Formats: sequence, C-alpha cells, structure tokens
Amino acid sequence: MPEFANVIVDISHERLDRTFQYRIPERLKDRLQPGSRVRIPFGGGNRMIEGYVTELTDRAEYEPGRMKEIGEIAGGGLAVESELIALAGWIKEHYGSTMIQALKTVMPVKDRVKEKEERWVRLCLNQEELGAARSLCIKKHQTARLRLLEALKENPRLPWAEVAGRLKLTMAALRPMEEAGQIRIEGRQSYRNPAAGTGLETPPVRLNEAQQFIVNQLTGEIGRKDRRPALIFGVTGSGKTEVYMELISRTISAGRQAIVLIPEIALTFQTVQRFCGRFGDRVSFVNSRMSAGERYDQFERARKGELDVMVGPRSALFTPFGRLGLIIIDEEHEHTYKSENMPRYHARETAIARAELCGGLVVLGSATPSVESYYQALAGRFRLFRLKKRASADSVLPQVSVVDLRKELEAGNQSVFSRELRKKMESCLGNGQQMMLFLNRRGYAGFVSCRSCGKPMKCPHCDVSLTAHRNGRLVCHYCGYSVPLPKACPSCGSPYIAGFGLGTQKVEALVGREFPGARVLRMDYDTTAGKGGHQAILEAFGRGEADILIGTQMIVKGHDFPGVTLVGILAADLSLHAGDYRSSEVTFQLLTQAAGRAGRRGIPGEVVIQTYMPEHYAVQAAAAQDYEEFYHREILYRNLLKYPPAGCLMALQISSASEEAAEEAARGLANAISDSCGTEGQVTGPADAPVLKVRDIYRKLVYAKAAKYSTLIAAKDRAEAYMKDFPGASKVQLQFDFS
DNA sequence: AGCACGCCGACT
DNA sequence: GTCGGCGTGCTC
Repeated sequence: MPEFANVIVDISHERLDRTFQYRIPERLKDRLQPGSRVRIPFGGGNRMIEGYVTELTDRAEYEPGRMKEIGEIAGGGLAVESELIALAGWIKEHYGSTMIQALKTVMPVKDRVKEKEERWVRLCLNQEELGAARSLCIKKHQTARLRLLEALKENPRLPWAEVAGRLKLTMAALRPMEEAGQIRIEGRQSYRNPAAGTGLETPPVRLNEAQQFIVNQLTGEIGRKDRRPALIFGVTGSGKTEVYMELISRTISAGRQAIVLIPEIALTFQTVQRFCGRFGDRVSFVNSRMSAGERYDQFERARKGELDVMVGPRSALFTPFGRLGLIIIDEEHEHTYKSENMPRYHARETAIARAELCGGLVVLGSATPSVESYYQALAGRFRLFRLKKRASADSVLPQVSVVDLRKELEAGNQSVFSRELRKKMESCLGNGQQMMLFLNRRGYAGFVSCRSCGKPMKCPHCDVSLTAHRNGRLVCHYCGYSVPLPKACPSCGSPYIAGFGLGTQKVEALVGREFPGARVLRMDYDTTAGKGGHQAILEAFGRGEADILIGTQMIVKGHDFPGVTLVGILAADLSLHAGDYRSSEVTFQLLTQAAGRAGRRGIPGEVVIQTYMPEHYAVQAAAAQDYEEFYHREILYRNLLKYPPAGCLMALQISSASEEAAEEAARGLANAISDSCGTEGQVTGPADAPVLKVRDIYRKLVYAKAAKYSTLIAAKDRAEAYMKDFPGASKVQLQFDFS
C-alpha cells in the first residue's frame, strides 16, 4: 500500500484547484482508493475539511516532514464525486494524461463560475440606523465598512462584483457586518432552463414489434446480470429514437437517471422539443455554445436531483448524476465522440467505464456502426440488435448510381457535374423537387498556385496551402489566417496565378451559371459561423425556400428533408486520401449517410456518387447500401495490418516551436518505446505529421502498434519517464493518442 | 473559501 | 504598549 495520498480539497475556488499530499496513517492503509472521500486537517488552524483522494503514490511531492496525515474516511463514499474521480483515474490510466487534466475534464470548471453566479449585498438598515452606523464607522475609522455603507446609501442592493471589485471589500470585513445585521449577502442561484416552455406534451409512441423486443430485452437487464453494452444497428429512419425514449422512461421508473449523448450537430430545436415533450422539466441540455456558467448551472441541477435526463455532446457524459442507470450514445460512429484535447478520451469507451462504476447500461446506436463496435458485437462483448425495416412503411431505399469521373474526362466533359448528374438535376428542378449537393471541401478553390513557377500559396504559420475564397481572399483552414489574393506570385513575380480544385463556393458559382433560375443555399463552416447559423439555413431549406442545398459534411448529418429526391456526391474520393487507417470507414459512413438523405417519404430518391475510384470497396458498398460487405472487406485489411480493432495503436504527437527540438525528442521517444515494447510491439517513426506545422508549431509523430493494450501503456510510461529527463523538455510537448 | 499574520492608527 | 480593523498570502 502506498505511503501518500493526493487529495483534492472539496472547496470550490480557483486557488485550491490542485491536489495536496497527505500521509496515509497505518489504520487507513488498504482502505483508501482514488475517489475515497476523506476528512483532512487543512490550513494553519488544522480545521477538518472534506476532500477526495485522487491518487495513491509512493512519491513524495512535498517535504514529507511537513506533510499532515489524513484524518478519517468520510461517510457516504458513494457520492457522485467519488464516482467521477474514479472515472478520472481510469481516464488518466487509459489515455495517458495527468490526473489534474483528467479531473478537469470530469469535474466541470468550477473556477470563475462563482463570479458569474448572481450574488448581491443588500442593506438591512433604515435611514436612521444607517446614519448611526455611519457615524460609528467614522468614529472607529472603519474605512472599508464606511465605503460600503456610502455605496449602499445610493443603492441598497449592490451586485457582488461591484462590492468585491470597485469597493474592494473582502469577506473579512463583510462577515462581521452581516453578523451585526447591517447587511445581508444574497446568493440567488439562477438556473436558466434552456428547455423551459418548449413543446407540448407528446405521449409515448406505440413501438413496433422489433422496437419493443429490444426494449424488453434491455430493460429486463437493467440492474441485473448482463451488463454488456448494447449496439442497436438500425438503418436510418428505423426508429431508434423511440427505443431510446422508452428505455429512458423505464430507467426513470426504476428510480435511476439517464444520459443521452448525441453529436453536437444533431442537437436541434426538434430534438429539444421531442425530449421536453416526453420528459417535461426533468430533462435538460448542454451544448458547446453555452457558457461555462450555464453548463455548470445544468450540472448543478443534475447533482441536486432536479433532473432525470441530460442530453448533450461528449462532455454531457460527466453529468453528476448520483443514480445513473443508462447511457445512450446515438450515432456512435461519429468521430466527434473522440476528444481532440488532452486527455484524448473516447466517449464510447469512457461511457462503458462509467457504467461499470455505477452499474448502469450503455446503449449505442447507429445506421453505420463503427468498425470497433461491430467487431465487439460480433465477438459477443456487445449485445447486438438490428432494426432492418424503416419504421414508416412508405419510405423506400434510394437508387444509387456510381459515376466514373475518368470516363467523363475521356468523353470531354470537364464540368463538375457528370452527364448523368446534370440530367437528374434538370429533371429534379423541372419537377419542382429539392436536391442536395455534397462536397467535402469548403472555400472556392482547393489551392492556388503560380502557373509559371508552380509554387502554391502557403500559410506562413501552417504547413498547408491556402484556400481561395469568393471574397478575393486566401484563407488558411487550419489557423484562420487570411490575405488578399496577391496580384503577382510572391516568389517569381509572375501575374499568372490560378486556383485549382473545387470548393463549396465554387460549386455554388457553377450551379448559378449552369442552372440560372435555381435557388441555391450553401452550408459550410463559413456560412454557419454565427450563432444559429445551421438552424437558419436548414430551416429555410426545409421550408422550401431553395431548390439546391450545397454543403460539406454538415448537410448529411441528422436532418430530414422530405422534399429532397436527389443527392449528388460530387467527389467521393476526397476523404479516401486522408492517409489515416480509418479513411475508408469515414468515406463509407459519409456516403451511406448522404445517400440516406434522399427520398424518405413515398417518392423514391436518387443518389449519384461521382468518383475517380468507382471500384473502391467503400464506394461500392455504400452504393449498394451494404454495411456487411463493407465491414467484411474492412476488417480483412485491419486484421492484416493489425490496426484497431484487430490490434492496439498508440500515437505520440511531439510538438514544439523548434523543429529540431521536436525531431530530437521524437527520435529519443521512438527508441525508448521501441525498447519498452520489445518484440511485443512495432514502432514506426518519427515522421512529420500530415500537416507538419500548424500555428507555427511543428508536429512529429511516432506510432506504436501492439496486440495488447497493456504493452502500449507500459510504453507510454516509459515515454513519460524519458521526457522527464529530456534536456529540452520544457520546449517540447508530448501528447498521447490511443485508438 | 477560511484563516493566520502583519501592518497601522487609536486609545487605556 | 496593546487592541482591533483590514489587506495579504498560504493552505500538503
């Protein structure tokens, strides 16, 4: 049993947002674990306060002689905080972050939240008493009190920010005044309920046989023996949401709470309405646009038991529910469930870890499950349920055709639109129906280069070429840098500069030229930057205010337009060249989802996939709407190269402002982990990141593949040890990424 | 956040 | 001297 315990103090203040180290007394050894709630002496007066053990260790980070001992274990060790701290411990171990980083993701930022909370100082004296109090203060030279009383004379109710800020009063001066009954400090906890008053009561829908079967299978098990996560593999429109609703309902009836994770983009007004209609004010929502304070409010309501359901993106997973019984992850294949910051946790794996801690059930849903999840399901580690039929009988699968762009070129057609797509667009417009055109690249042209020297225009801060935009500027899609399009090539002075490739803006221009009359909307990062940007565009299109919606991937995610009968995928290959082992999977999912947008009410939809690689299995399988076929081909490839889920993969990203420092550290790290893995694993690199430089920071990559996760964890520890005594460690940053 | 410590002006 | 208010800084 380790000698010391790191403890996070149970006080919400910025200055205390770190751990303190305590000695573990003999009688408590073997009884402590990360997440234990303890009582500890704190501060000069050794007053006993509560805290949580975050970590047990033998390494003293503080002078052991001056270290205090843990007092006792505090009762009620089952508090939510304990569960979340234990989860942070799991995240730290599993994804290789520091405990503090893990804690900060799991326990929402408490700092500066207090500031935002509305607190007021109110005067409790009448005119007479105020006068008396003032003269007493003058007599006693109580300057701080006088300052406050003067201000309160003008305005008997002052906001806390002003009292603490401009008037510079501290608790030391305020407390005696409050005790004397001169003032009152009011802390009004204002909860803004984003769900308030939306939607009408919507009674539960009657489930069809397949849906009911899943619900029965799973609810019988909640709190019982089979705790395996469930994967619901249901085609678009098969009614997964109704299953979720019923599962949540039953969870609540059993006295437990539920978290629903959905991709940010799917958190639309309709979604909010749907949940509110069913669960009233017992449901709340979080999203990334909310301020830290607003999100904290909602988490606080959950902690107090005012809620039964929380809906939101990745971070909603950490809702402090004390009786969590169900975690639903909709569209579980979405890459947004993987965090981009340290710790780079995956919501699916982390949800499973949390469910284990609280004895809850995890339900995953997707029309195109991730290869990982389907693999687990086939191996029997997940329970698999299928919803094959679309819930409403009149929707039909679309007709998909694949167009070989090489043949178009041979036939002399250099346009973005193949002959087939153009014909279908004409008839679609002629019939007064709507269409969507999908292109996975925004901007006007792909890149811009000089026709005489061939040099592309590059971002000075990032290692990428700039994208031409319609407004005559060149924009960097990595850091946002933008310059006016130069009149002459900066390196050779030639005036012949031209754009190549295709972006959404250019498609918009081309549609305008080739289909004059057609009403066009464009949706991508540039047009949705403002708040409510998505919503406005989608709603306008839904109301039929445009015939054609052009956009990047955001148009294919979770929004139904009954009027859309044609979907055109202009360049299916773009995502195939990502150079990532997942690029086929991403492409397949994208194409399948895009195709699923067409024809959902009665009218059969048509889909045209344009590609230079019509024979690629991701394209073929998507055209045939055949997930099994895709999975079969994909898993062969992953097995062969031992990529996840057939093996484990750890990526080290080494970043530094100095390329040499990054390179040197990367080399050393590659050797260190290669040493650590031995014959168990395979190390590649160091190599430049696909985009070497972003925002003036160089990034190098080292990969380690192994059959067993533990091999990689050991390698991670070795890498951390290496960085500890690397001379230039302060200049170099190391990030781990497990997948 | 809460508490000790030290500074400073006022008063027995 | 020394008492009490008030600002500062530390808490394993």
